[in-house]
Amino acid sequence: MPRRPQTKPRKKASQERSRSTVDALIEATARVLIKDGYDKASTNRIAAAAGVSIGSLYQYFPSKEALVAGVIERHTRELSQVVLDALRSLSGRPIEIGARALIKAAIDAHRVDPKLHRVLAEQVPRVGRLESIDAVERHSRGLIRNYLDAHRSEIDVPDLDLAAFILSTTVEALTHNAVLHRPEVLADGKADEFVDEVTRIVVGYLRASSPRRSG
Amino acid sequence: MPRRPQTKPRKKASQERSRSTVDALIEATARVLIKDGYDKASTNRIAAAAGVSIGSLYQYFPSKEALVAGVIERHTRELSQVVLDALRSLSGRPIEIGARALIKAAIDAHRVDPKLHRVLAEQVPRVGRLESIDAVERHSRGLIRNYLDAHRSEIDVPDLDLAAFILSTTVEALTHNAVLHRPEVLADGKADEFVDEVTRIVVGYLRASSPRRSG
Amino acid sequence: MPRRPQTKPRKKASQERSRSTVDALIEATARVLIKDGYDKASTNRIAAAAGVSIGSLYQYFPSKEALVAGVIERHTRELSQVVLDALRSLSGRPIEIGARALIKAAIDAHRVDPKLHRVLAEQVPRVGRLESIDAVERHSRGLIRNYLDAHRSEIDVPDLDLAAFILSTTVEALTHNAVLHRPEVLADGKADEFVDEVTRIVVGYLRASSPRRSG
Amino acid sequence: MPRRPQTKPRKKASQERSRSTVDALIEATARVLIKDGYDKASTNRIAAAAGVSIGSLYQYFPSKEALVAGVIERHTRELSQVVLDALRSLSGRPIEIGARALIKAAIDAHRVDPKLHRVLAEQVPRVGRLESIDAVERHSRGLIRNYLDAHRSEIDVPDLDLAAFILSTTVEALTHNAVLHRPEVLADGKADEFVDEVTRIVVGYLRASSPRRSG
DNA sequence: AATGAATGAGTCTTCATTCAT
DNA sequence: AATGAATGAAGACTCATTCAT
Repeated sequence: MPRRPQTKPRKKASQERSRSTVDALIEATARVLIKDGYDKASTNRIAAAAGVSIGSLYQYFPSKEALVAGVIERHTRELSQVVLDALRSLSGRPIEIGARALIKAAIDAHRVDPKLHRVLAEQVPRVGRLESIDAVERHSRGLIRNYLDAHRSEIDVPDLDLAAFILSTTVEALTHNAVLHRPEVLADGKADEFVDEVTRIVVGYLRASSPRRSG
Repeated sequence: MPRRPQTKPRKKASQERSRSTVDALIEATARVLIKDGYDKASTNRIAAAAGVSIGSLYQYFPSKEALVAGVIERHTRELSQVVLDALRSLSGRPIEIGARALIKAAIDAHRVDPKLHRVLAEQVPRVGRLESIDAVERHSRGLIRNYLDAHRSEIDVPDLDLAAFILSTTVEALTHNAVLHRPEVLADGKADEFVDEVTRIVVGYLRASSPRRSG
Repeated sequence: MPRRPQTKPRKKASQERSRSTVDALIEATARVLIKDGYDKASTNRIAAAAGVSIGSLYQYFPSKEALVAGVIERHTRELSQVVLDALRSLSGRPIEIGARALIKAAIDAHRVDPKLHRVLAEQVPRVGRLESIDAVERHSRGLIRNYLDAHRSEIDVPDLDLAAFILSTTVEALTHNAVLHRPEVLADGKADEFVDEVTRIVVGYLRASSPRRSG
Repeated sequence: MPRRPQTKPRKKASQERSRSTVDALIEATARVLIKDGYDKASTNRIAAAAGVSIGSLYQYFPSKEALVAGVIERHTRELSQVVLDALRSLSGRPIEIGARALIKAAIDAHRVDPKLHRVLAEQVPRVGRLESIDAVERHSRGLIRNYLDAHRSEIDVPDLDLAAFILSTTVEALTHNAVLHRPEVLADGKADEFVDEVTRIVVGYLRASSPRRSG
């Protein structure tokens, strides 16, 4: 099994100057990833793009992977913000409404820096689970689970955790594929239909007192 | 925009000797990918693993990408065989049965060389959509669409193409995530429950005369 | 000092089939040299261009250099033919006429396959003097010397050999540079002036009872 | 048509340390060219000869061609210095003297690092005209032309530019061939005679009110 | 004779990373 | 802290040449 490189930032950016250097480096990494792709994104190029010496780069990030991890973290944070906001603001509403809002939020989330999103999704190797991503996913599933719990009377599922997993996976995959590989279903006249359908699959699943194997 | 390397095989293996060289190279590429990961899978290493000179490697494959493309193609072919077989054998059966069989097949498909599958899914950059994969996906969706068409009376969806997209995406994502990131839901005692749930989401979606936004 | 590769053809092309294979190879080498340049002219490419297997190529030529040597030899032969013909046909005429005809012939010679000529002149390394070229040059100088000898009464030079060297070098350099680097002096309206001037420098040199250092 | 590699130096040597690295690399390239010939002069070998890592080499020169271009430039500069000095110092003198001095200077110029000169002349492919060489040649011709212009009363040529081209070509070719292929004419007792003869051909050409075709 | 698969030394080049200044 | 020159392992790839068929 391949060893995974160090991805933790090297030192706390305590001072203000450092703070902005770190930001510049993350920002530059994102730009270079988009422009040149993961493979050609060398640390030297990133340093140059950030207007920072290669030496300084290594003062803050121990490796290329750490830089990319930084970008992923930032992007994931921004992105999940969108979904979590939607999720939180809906706790009281019926699942019909909740589902629809969640789906819209998921689509919106994919519109946060979509080029970067694509590069991260398609080119960045997922060796060594990124803690930050796991954390975000866990958090999202937790919120979904709580929401489902709060609406237990409206729905019919055997296992809330499993349901949260199924829902988050389904919504994420559908919006992801739509945005990245099927942009036409999100075209101006069509987007509503797509949202309808995804809402239907979600609500259908939750509501369904549909036949079970065992019954 | 990053240029993508040539991925087409270089010359047809006309003689028998070369045929086996090509096979050995693809096989070696798969093994090396699993063992060392994508980044460390150098052409020299692959050639060595295949017991073939680096020169011969380049006689048949113009680049590392071409080798990996070969592996992907082979893997996709094997994998899709499993799903397509299931799909084809079910044309007459009710959607309940059909869905359940499709899902089981999707899970099985993920068990064809799962380590290779993981590497391909997580590490291989998806620059330049692989034709072969697109083709397989298109094919699968086509079969699903035909199945839905044949069962039109049983189901209630506004757009068969969209439904096929939604179904294939959902089933693929759920089985993929289960196998790769949630193996516990496929554990001996639990697998049935998972299949039940996925069946429910699928059937619920197709059956649902659930409320639409517009009505 | 770098060792120079074998440049002699490998075996006498005694049979007819071989003869044509050899020709095809030389011809292909010339074409590839023109099209791809010396560096990219690989033996495999040449064999392919000749419609001959790489194995057969090595049956007739021991190395890439031998092929190029073959091309040079053929080209030199064709080229010198032009000059030598002119030279021979002029033995009786006065130097004015002789010089002018020689110069015109030299220009014509540079028009035998000029693209090949340029590649040979600019890209082919002159490691290991090519015997054939030396021979041709020696031959030319010999003819010039003989011509001068026959016209001794008209001219005034201290050393016929030296004069032959000076003349052949001067005429060759002027025509070569004109054709390769100064094509405008050979344009339709200008060519005569150029020939006039070169004739003048040649005749001026031979006729000159111009002052010597020693007197 | 073959593409020509980048020959411009990669980065300005700002610090002192790098300046000497660049010099060492150029110097090493020259040495390796002489010792091993153009084809065997690999970048690795050059880096080793310079006592510099291959990485540093590529920090300053993007390719082997750039290194060789650097050598050519340096050599051309040194070499032309010799001729230009002679040329400039003679502006007032009669053509007899001027010509003789120019010729001597040309011979001297060929004695600046003659082994390097030979390699550059015989082995280095002249793909992609080197700007620096063109510039030097143009400059030389310009000086000759000016000289001729200043001495217009002494000479009889129809076109000063053409005359400058003819003179520079002739003198260069004669001295070049003498030094490289006919060293015996420059032997101790003979060199004067050679210079005499070249002077005669030059002066004969300029002075000649020799017959024209049209008159 | 001809074929063409196989060879592998050797080439150019990149890039993450270090460290003296 | 910051700089940027230097490093060198390692990678992709070419090509002249051999030799079994």
